[in-house]
Amino acid sequence: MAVSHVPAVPGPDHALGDVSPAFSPLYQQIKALLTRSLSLSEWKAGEALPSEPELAQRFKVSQGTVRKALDALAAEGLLVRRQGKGTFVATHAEERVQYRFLRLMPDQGPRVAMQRRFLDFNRLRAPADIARALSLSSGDSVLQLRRLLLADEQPVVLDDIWLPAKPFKGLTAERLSAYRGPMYGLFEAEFGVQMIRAEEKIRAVAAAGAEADLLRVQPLTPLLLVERRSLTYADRPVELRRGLYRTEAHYYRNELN
Amino acid sequence: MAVSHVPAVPGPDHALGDVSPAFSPLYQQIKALLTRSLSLSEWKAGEALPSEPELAQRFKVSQGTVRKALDALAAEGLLVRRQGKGTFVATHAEERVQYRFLRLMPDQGPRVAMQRRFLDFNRLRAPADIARALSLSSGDSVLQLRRLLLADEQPVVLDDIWLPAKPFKGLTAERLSAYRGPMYGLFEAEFGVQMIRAEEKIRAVAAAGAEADLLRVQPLTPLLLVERRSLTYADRPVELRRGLYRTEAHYYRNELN
DNA sequence: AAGTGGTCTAGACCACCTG
DNA sequence: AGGTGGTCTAGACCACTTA
Repeated sequence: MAVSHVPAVPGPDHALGDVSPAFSPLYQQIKALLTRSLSLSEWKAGEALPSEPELAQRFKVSQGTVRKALDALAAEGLLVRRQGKGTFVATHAEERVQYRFLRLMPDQGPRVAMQRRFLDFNRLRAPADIARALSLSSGDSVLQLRRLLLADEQPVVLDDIWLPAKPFKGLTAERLSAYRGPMYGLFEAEFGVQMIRAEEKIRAVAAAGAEADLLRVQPLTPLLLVERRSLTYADRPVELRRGLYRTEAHYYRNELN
Repeated sequence: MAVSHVPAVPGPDHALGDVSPAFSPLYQQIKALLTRSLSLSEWKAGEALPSEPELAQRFKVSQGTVRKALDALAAEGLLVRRQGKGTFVATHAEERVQYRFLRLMPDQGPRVAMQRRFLDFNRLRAPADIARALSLSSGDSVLQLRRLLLADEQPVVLDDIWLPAKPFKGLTAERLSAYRGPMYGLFEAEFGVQMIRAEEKIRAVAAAGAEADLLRVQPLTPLLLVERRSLTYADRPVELRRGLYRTEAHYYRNELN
């Protein structure tokens, strides 16, 4: 499992309109190999990786080069480093990263875990737009679920969630309801599916129909519409989410850097 | 201007419920010194810093330690590193970072610069909530301006902006209108005020009154309300912005990591 | 050719955690 | 005491830019 010291993507001898990277540093190659091992679940969520000296030996590079690759993966949130203990695969089950993907904050008071209520669970053929967003073939099966999040008995979020059926084979409404902790914790623990990052598109829409009823708001009440596409390793989409947020007592927080 | 090798914040000998960091690595001290120089405009936006060997000599540390400090500042977006050329102070005037703080994307077609139209410009005593958000004393002067952003002649964003009067002394409606390029580019070039990062709170609200008219929407049309607080060095707040966004043909994009 | 940042190495030492 | 990650150093070499 050694790594070549020469460019991984050597530049061609010709130069006819070529704009290839033509150079890949060692630590990037190590990073790619580590990412591959992570995606193959060589180490599972929450588990420790081998120590830096061990990895250096495995890849036949210096410890400093391994370190640079590990630091990069930690910066992307795939790994967590703990001085004196080791390097661990990041997990959604932890307190520390509990709220990584939850941007909704109460106007007053501390952030409190909201109650969940599952309303619906179906298996169906993916509609064209869902299939496209999840990179599925038209006709592939998807799981579709609807849930409500409540703060103080008041509904705040109504989520419609689509999952590709194949990686989540065996998921049932019962297992969802029974699981304690964040849903992404269930996904990684039971199905080996790690949510790495997500893209969201946010709009303002007017409440209407059954959704207004479920959120207990008048029709025409302004709501946030949050469309989330969650990705796992290699940017493979594995979840689509369409959430309606009430923002009378909560807001969506964001940081620009 | 040398830097101590011993902890900058040495832990106390006693241990009575003490939880202080008790240790500050050298590169963090260098980073703090560089940040200080940046905030004092020792190097202005777009200018080059001294080279790594020069900085290493100035601070009496190795080049590797300087490098680690510079890399950290680059990761935070304060500096831009360019191989073969040097390390530069990040600037909002550049193409590359033009859209760093602009999250509104058109549903279709490429991102195009929107037209600006300034509607209002006032100097007034800061209301209590504005003063608090900008860390001003009640009664301090603020500049307040209102502007419209249009895409294809259609209004899309209505911004109300509050600035503390002191750092922006001499800002007029004319200079604002005359300036080509992003507003934050004007702030850094003319007033030495660098916007480093910002916090946003997003809600859905119903259009009403003069604001509905200016955006040319019916009352009750759902709009995004985006409250932005922009910060400069040392997290000093220097701008407050309250924007209303039409989201029929645009969306607010976000990335979760 | 000379200067810049970028990579890689080897070694020393430090801080933190666990037995 | 021994293992883990974190810091710091010094030196070699590489890639990119400019003159």
